[in-house]
Amino acid sequence: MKTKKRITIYDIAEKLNITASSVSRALNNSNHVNEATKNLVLKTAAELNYKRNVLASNLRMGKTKTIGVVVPRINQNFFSNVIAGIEDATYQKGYNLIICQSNESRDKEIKCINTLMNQHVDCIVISVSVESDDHSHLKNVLDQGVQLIQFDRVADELETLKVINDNEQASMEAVTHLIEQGYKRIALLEGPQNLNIFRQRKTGYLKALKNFNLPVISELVIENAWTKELGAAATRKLLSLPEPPDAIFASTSDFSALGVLDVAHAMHIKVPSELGILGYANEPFTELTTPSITTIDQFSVNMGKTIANLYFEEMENKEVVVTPKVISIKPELIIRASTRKKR
Amino acid sequence: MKTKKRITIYDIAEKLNITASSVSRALNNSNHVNEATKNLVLKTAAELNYKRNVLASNLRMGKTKTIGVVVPRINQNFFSNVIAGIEDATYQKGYNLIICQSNESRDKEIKCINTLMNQHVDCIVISVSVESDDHSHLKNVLDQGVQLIQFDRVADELETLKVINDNEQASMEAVTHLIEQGYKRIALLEGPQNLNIFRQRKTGYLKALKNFNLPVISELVIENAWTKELGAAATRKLLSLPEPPDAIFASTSDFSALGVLDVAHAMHIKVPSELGILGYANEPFTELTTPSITTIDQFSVNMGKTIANLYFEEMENKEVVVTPKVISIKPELIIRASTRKKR
DNA sequence: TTGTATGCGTTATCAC
DNA sequence: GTGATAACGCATACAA
Repeated sequence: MKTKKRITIYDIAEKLNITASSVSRALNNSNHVNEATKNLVLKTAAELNYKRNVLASNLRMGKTKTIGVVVPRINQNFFSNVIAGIEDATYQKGYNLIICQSNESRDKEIKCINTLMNQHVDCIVISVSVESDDHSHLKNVLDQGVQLIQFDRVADELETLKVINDNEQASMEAVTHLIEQGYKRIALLEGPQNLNIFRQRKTGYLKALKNFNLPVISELVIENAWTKELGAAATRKLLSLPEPPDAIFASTSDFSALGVLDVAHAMHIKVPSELGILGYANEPFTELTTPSITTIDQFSVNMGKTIANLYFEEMENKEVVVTPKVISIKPELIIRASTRKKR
Repeated sequence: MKTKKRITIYDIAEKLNITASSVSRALNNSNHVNEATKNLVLKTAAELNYKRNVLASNLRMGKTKTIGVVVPRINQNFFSNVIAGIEDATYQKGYNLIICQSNESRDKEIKCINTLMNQHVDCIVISVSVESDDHSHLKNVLDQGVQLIQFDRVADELETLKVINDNEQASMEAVTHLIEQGYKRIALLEGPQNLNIFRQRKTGYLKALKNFNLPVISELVIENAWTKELGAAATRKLLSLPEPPDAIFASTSDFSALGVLDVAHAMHIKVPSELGILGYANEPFTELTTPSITTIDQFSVNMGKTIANLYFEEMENKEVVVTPKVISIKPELIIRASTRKKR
């Protein structure tokens, strides 16, 4: 493999009969350098096709202009959109992104964090895995002096920058919409309650019912129904009740809502007239089903950009501990056919 | 920000009254170390919670155990799946992944490559952007002695490792299926012909027609219909022909097939009886539409794993130029309702 | 088997 | 404003 020797600042120095330190100063736009020599250095650097060796620079500086991202799964629409948003914003600032997936496992999440710390990333951006109840590994990140931003699924007790959706509000609006459409027995498919997002969505559900003086019927609240299969199973159970629900809010995801729809189809139950269905996340497929599914858009790409901007505004080059701050993005209810009962 | 001083090999050396070089050797499992001292070093390293400074190591070694990935868009199902597959395999070997998106722009692609080269990645994995006709920037990668793996959309003329789908075969099977279902006037929506994948799919289409002695009708071949909107426009044009097609093969993507389906619905044309529709990529939504869409699965996650394994088998620690090699993954035709004319 | 010395390429801290 | 020198932490050629 032919590896041409790379040009270093010494090569430039030699050529100009000055020292490497002057070259370095010139390249870094230091103000203690003669304008003339600076220009000369820049010119010959360009001529020789000099590229700064970031490995050396990183070692010397202790910074890497790299941001580590940990998500449960890269190939989930929401997360890949957030990553795309982050990439877009960080790229412009010359930052790199190292991506890891935790696969919803606490062990893997810890290993990801360790890897990123070893790589001396300047900041870690994370959405925690469902298994992560104990967040000591995140606390550790802060203790080591590495910046940390949490998004979507966050550890509430950790004082960090957070970018989240206003899940409670969105959920409340969703259920309110169902009530206004005339649905009276509204079931909730809830996700693992150790995750903040699912707790908040449940709270929103409860608040909406309360606002309209509707009772909370415990048999209509189904735990842990956050996949298509679990959503389908929950629906079979719900629809076989003596008094089945007339609407199901799959607060966990559109996939779970899809499970609901499948079962409704199989049981020849009409949507939305006999059963209203509402999902979460605005997955691309929700507008393609028959009927299309009412859902909640989370502005995921935008979320990624917000995360990146937050880093640059609050953290870049800051040595101090950043004051915790929560940015809440208001999701939007997308009303489609699956809940349009009234006309 | 409290930054505890990190433990270095010197700290370990001092504690054990040996030199840093011995510590280094012990940690790197060199065979010129006394077993006893090696164990001692490992033990105290663990005690002191020593972590190798990869920045320093990277500088010294000129390698980074990092692989750079360049894709047109991170948040496209196919690509995020490939990335997930790569991550899965590389993670286990202790490698990191730096991700860039070219946004289908040649300029951005070049910048991505430069960034990755500056980061001294050990290998670049790329699927080229649609704009990239001239591949001198990739040739440059090879000239600099950096390993390169192309996948899916590849520059044929560059002699590198390549992981691709057998697009021609898949396309031929798809069209054959249409013919066997009784479709006689089969239209092709083709993508930009500078990309190998779209050329191959066209070839497959032509071969299938030839096999059955069907004529190639040029007005049924529509250039550049590779988005939902372009697919829809093409369909409107096709269906208003004096002799419209009875099937449309959207060889570019399922999105374009979706455009076809939308127009068919709008024009009250029955699918599959009056019009067969066939897509490409097995996007999740294809099984959710009404009717569900026949398409081609590319085994994208598996493709990612194949890429990673290829790197480890052929390239890791190799200083020599790797002999070019093409791994072709056979895609699978997924027959669904949109082409099931016969019963 | 171990210690000594040196370099990877930068940047920072001194002097001058 | 510029030069000399050290240091970031590790790994290796060479000597012992």
